[in-house]
Amino acid sequence: MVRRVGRIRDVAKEAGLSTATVSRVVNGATNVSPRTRERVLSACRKLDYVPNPAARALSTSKSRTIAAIIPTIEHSVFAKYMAAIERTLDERDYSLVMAISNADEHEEMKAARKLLGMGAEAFILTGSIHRDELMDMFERRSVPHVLTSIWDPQSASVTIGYDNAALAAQAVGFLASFGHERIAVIHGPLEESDRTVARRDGAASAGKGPVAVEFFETALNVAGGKRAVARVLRSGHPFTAILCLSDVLALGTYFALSEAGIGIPNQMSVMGFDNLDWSEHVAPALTTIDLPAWQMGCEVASQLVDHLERSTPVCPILLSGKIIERQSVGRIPPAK
Amino acid sequence: MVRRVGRIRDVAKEAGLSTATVSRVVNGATNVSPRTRERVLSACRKLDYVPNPAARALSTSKSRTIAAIIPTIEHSVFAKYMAAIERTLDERDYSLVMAISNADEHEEMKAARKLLGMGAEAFILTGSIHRDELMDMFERRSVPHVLTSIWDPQSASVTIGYDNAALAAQAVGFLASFGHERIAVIHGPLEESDRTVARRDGAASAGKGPVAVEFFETALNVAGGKRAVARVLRSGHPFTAILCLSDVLALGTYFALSEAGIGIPNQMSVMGFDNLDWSEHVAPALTTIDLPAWQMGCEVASQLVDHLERSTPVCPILLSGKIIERQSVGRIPPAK
DNA sequence: ACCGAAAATGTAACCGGTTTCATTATTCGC
DNA sequence: GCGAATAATGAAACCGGTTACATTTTCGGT
Repeated sequence: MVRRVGRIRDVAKEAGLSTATVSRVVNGATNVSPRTRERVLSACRKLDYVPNPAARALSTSKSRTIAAIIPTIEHSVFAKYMAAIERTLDERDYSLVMAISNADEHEEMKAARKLLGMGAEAFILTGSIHRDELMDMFERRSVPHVLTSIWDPQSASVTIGYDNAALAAQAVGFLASFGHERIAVIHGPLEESDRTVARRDGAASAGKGPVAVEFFETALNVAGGKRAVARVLRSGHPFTAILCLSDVLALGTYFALSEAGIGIPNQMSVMGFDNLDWSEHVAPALTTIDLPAWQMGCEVASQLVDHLERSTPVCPILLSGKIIERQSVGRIPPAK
Repeated sequence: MVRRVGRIRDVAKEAGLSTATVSRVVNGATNVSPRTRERVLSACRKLDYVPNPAARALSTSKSRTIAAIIPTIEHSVFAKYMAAIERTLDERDYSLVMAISNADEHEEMKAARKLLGMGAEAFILTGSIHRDELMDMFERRSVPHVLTSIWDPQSASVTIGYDNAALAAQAVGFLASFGHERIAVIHGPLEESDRTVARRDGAASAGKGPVAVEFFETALNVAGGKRAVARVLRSGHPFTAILCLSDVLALGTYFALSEAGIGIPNQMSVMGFDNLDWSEHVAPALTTIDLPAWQMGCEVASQLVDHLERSTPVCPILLSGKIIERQSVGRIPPAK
């Protein structure tokens, strides 16, 4: 005697109308007389009617669901970004299904297959590196998709994000403008992330002429940052600044320098990348680069919804990050 | 000339079989001859067939989707917890739809309505405080749901989580065992979180006899922690330890104490709660409480799937957190 | 070689909406 | 007050799967 959930038929019977009319009212069609509308609505209320989403999706071939696949959620830039996507989709009455790829192309492929098989109408991916198979699948089934957290006008797919290479180059330029000419750059595994590669390349391209940069790869967490600093110090090179291509590494750098008794910014300047929420509260406050994670989430979500609803083309967008100047970078007097 | 996506009919025609047989193969029924199975599979491959999820959901009345509503994603405990849920559901071939409530009951209600209307079969909520309306809705439609991050055997709903009050009491007990008798407890807004309230109450109940605790409420972020420490110091009371009911606040505490020139643990002991990933890398390493976030996500997800698939009852589980003893808590010599 | 049971396959009725098209009710001009 | 135009409503065909049941095929035993 499970009370079955109310169906449109039940509502129609209750209101003494046809299912067609109920459907019209529920979907806000205009050609329904006010009296009828009221009858339907009251029947809906009485039966606590909620349309069956599967039936609706089946007949309209629209699931109002968008999928996002991210490499990890345990990084506050992604978390903020996901929150923005969720919020934006919610406002447009869409839902977000999410999968975590652990930065593995194969897992990403698997996840995409599953999400597609779940009815996702569009995909939000991270970075530029994906299985051809995945892209082919999107192509074949004409699934709208956007690559985020990167900017690549050459890409076959639309990208919405920031220019990691340019921002890293800016960071090096910023340090150079403070007189730093020997810069140690600490970054996460190149293997796992094309964004890291882009940042590295950007830093390398800016490390020319009088400015020398040297790279230290490490695990992308606080402990990795600490270990990398040990290597930086052991290297014996006279670095005056450490550029961390992620604030997480900068935090490790702070701890390592503090344990080594090296003052920031007097004896060593430190610059981050991400502007995580604690970065302005460390001592000294961390000079870093703020990424438009929230804005990126909003843009990608609203563009995809627009595209699905009104066939608007999805446009690539270059969002700008900006250097947040705080106290962790000191000025090196010109050698004269 | 959009090439329509392949339907089961097309596959059946291609293989020269009926849709029933195709359906059987696709769903792994055993009573299909190997030759037939092979024919079907090759037709599927050829047509790149993916079953329409809406149609499937409609006829089986199963969406293989579970909803999680969390207060915020920008906190690594939740992030880890969500990652565990996603991973577990993925292994069982379920999907996760997610909404963020911003710790607002009304938003939570709205989100739940949407997710239900999207076809979620079960709900994962956080904490014990929810609109009656929401619980009534779950009741009326018999929607399985679990409350997490808390432990409340009295609750009308199943809870899977840890005992915030007991853990906070343990923390106070731990500090007391090191000789601390005047403890400042810094916590986030009571308004927003019943977990915070539970922790506070737990700490209060342990703060009896020789041990005195005093509470300082602040915003749940690094800056909030810093500000709270300022108030602790201004209070003039001779605290020997600060218990932060979240590691985020402990980080703020570290910065504030460092700026004030107060050594940890010599002049002030600090204890955290959450065991965030950087907590072992700060100097001195933070003594804190490790929460079973990952395990909680796995448990709740797999129990709900079991319940949906095999009608297993969903059982309340008390998970244990544990004190991670590191270097931020010092011993106070007995007054003798 | 034949029978009956078991295995494999097919037929068709659902699932719960949406939507086209036909039908009925209403409104308007004269 | 009547006919034409327009608005409101209903009947029924879909959407693409699943599955109970009917039918056909296969196979072991004698």
